[in-house]
Amino acid sequence: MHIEGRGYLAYPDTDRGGIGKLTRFSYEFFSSDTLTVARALLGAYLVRTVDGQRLSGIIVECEAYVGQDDTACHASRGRTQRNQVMFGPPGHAYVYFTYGMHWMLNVITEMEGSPAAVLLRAIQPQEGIQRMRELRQLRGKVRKEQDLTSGPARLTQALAIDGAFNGTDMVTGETLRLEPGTSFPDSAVQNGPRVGINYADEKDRLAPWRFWIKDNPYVSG
DNA sequence: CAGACGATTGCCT
DNA sequence: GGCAATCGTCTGT
Repeated sequence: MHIEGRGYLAYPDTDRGGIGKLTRFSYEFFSSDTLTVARALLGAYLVRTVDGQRLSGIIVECEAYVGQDDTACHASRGRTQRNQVMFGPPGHAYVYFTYGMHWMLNVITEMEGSPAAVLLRAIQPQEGIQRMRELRQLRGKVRKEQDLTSGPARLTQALAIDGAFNGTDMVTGETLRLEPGTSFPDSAVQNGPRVGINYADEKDRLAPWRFWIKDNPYVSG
């Protein structure tokens, strides 16, 4: 799995197994501790089906947002219309709009009533890469492939994910789902503080709840 | 109802 | 490195 000088990449056709292998998570998986789920989601497939075509990528970066005591978490100031799905059942999508132009995709963790989620920050593209380029409106422009999905708003744009998916069941969803994929060893995983949360208390700013694949070129800067 | 701001990105110097 | 874009959401009057 490790390529000298090029970091860790996933090889889905070999790591994932053949026909008949597990292709869905359980709700119980997502109901676990959020940090555990975030770590375990590295290597999972994010799959979006558009007009019958599968667009997918392997999760290589994500962040945990852990309940009402986490001042970086949208649920820290209680339930609102925007964040209500965080209080709902695990395995569902929390999609919200920010900066006047960007959509962010999270998957809900922990039991119903316990508001927590994992923000998906970067994927390594696998299927439908040309379609992702079109959705990112990069046709005709010279761009590095790693710019396609290396960032939380970039990946939602590349996969045509918006607020219509807020609350979607990502365990069984037909058009947006998570699927088990490759599993990375701990030696391939790094973690550190989360990005873009300067508004949070110091303890939460410093909490090492961002997880990523070491040296993977698709991880956001 | 006005004002501040954001779990970001892309373009500019 | 700096900073504009752009608007839904939240807060306080």
